[in-house]
Amino acid sequence: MKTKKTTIHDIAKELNITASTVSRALNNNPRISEATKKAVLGMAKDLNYQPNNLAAALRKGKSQLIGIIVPTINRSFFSSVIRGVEEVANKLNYRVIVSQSNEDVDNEIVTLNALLNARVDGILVSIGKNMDRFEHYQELIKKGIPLVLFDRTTNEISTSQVIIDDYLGGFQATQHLIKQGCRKIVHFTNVNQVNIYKERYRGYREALKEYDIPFDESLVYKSNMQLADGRECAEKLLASKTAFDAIFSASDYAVVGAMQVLKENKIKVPDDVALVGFSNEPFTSFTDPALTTVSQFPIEMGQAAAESFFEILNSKKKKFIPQKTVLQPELIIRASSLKLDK
Amino acid sequence: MKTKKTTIHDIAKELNITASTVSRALNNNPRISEATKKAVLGMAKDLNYQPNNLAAALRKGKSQLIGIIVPTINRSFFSSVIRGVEEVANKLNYRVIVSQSNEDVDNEIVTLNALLNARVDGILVSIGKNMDRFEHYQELIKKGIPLVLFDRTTNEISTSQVIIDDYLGGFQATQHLIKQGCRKIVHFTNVNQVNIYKERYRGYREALKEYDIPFDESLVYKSNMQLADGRECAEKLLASKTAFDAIFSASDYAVVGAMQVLKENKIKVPDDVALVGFSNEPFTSFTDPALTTVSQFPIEMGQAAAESFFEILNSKKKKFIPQKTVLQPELIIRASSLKLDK
DNA sequence: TTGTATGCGTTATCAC
DNA sequence: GTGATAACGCATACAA
Repeated sequence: MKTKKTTIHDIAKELNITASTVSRALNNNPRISEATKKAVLGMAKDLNYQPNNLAAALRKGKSQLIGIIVPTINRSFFSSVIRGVEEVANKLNYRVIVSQSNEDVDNEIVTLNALLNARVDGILVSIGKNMDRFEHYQELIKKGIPLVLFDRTTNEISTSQVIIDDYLGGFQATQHLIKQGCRKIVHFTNVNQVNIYKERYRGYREALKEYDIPFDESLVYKSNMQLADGRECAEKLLASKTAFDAIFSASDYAVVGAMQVLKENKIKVPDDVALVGFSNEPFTSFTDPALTTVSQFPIEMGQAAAESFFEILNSKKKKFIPQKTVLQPELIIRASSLKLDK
Repeated sequence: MKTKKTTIHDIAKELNITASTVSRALNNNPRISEATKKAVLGMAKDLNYQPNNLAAALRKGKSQLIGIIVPTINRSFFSSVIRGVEEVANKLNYRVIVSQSNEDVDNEIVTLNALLNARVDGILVSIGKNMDRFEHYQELIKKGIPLVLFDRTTNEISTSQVIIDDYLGGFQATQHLIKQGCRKIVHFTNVNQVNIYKERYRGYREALKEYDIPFDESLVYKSNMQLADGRECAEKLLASKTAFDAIFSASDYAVVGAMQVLKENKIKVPDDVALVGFSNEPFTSFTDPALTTVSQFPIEMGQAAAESFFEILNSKKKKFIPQKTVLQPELIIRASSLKLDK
């Protein structure tokens, strides 16, 4: 049953030539005659030859494998990024190995090592929310292994990054609410101030400033930004009796939780309270009313990250200067923020 | 910069022993003394040794890599399955390579070959909706490469499968609607009758039969089951003036489309028309009203698929009899199907 | 308990 | 334009 797999030696023997010629022919080496190339390709097909990337990788010292580490694959944003990476990588005959850190540093280190053992040619990573140790990544750079950070990044590591302009996203979202006539805009942000949340927050404050609306710290709610957290924040908000006419949440999940609570309390969205989320998760178009949100172009981000990786890879000779790619976000306006009386 | 990587030979030289001893020590071979094991492990750490899985894989003829092919990674169901596979695989020191077929046979073949070139030890696959050619998979079995089908399967290939009881899911969904007092239940199904849709349809018909409700073919709508398709079907349904009091859709996406159209036409959900979807996509709990749907336990399915793979792998000696693992679905009852006047 | 020798399948270097 | 040979890093059969 388990028929031995055909190797270049089998092809060589069959054609009365040597394995090196076969190897060259298969790699389309210009010094090989068209005749033998044709013969080799034909025989390869006949014998059902399947190249052994493992052996080639060992010999060449490169595996044609890219490792990706994300907090979780089970999130539209991340799986779309992966999709983008795959598109670019597959075209260049690279495969993608995916691993999840589950927002845990130890897990991240284990997973990183596993990828290194598999001898990936480089690593793309979106670091977890609560990560505070980065030595394992600095080690990577010292070893000269291409590393690209995307979305959730840190400046503690000197390497190429791909991010969206979260500041701009935050600014546009807030500005939009202001233009809808909102003046008391609540902001939901993350307890742990990773770059992306910091920037969205900054965009929010800057927009208020630009429109001469005083910033009120009591309108800022910090949480873990899951659906349940959004519910909790909204309940606290209502209990506090603070007046507010809009919520800009740095997460789509949290804002859906808030929407539920508002509805349960017979508060009308968007007439009484306008809502804007962040990320353009697929479900945002399915809520009622549909949610206004900020698109982060995840597929494009994945493509950009992959391209960044190949740039590092191909510039291996001279010292590479880390690139920072900043994508523009887009405000997607839906019913949850459109005041009818405007 | 690019410091040569340490190998078992470096460790051996340092300790004045041979590479084979080092190899055995690292693999915890019982014939090696505790003393040398300790020395080797220590030196490995000192020299920052990173095992080269590539070389080991080449030598052993197994790569510790599992290939997964899904129609798209960007779908909660599939990314959850992958998550489940990873959980089981990582524990056994296996990594997962993910590829997408994008519902296209040619793509699927290319992707399968790429995985084979990477010398994966086995393949887990959920075949696309419109696949009609399976030779590439039959080839796999002939070669003795472990293959497990999950969710979207076919009986054309004689190998282990993991599925949920789609028939039961369809039956329960329909039965639930009947118990809510519905009598004219529309069914949305897929144009292309892959197993899973056939079974859900069969469950629907069987439930009707059991409750003596005549089956009416004009209530069955076939489409591609995306959101837009659901909208279209609902519009056709309304235009046809057919009376109906419920929709059981074999896809969550299609039923959300229908919900939108119903709302636009001031038809009340669930009072006028009750709705039930299928898959428990995350967004189903975010719609208003929240959608009743059928959970397929994707993580468990991934775990089961991985376990099936390891069973095949470990039984390599004797002829393996394909196993069929059938998971039980669960009806998740939410507001979209709960008639208040009951 | 450890060492020696060999090969996994490929590519690179040198030779002709 | 093609051949011979070695090497990538590791694991194993066989010796000792």
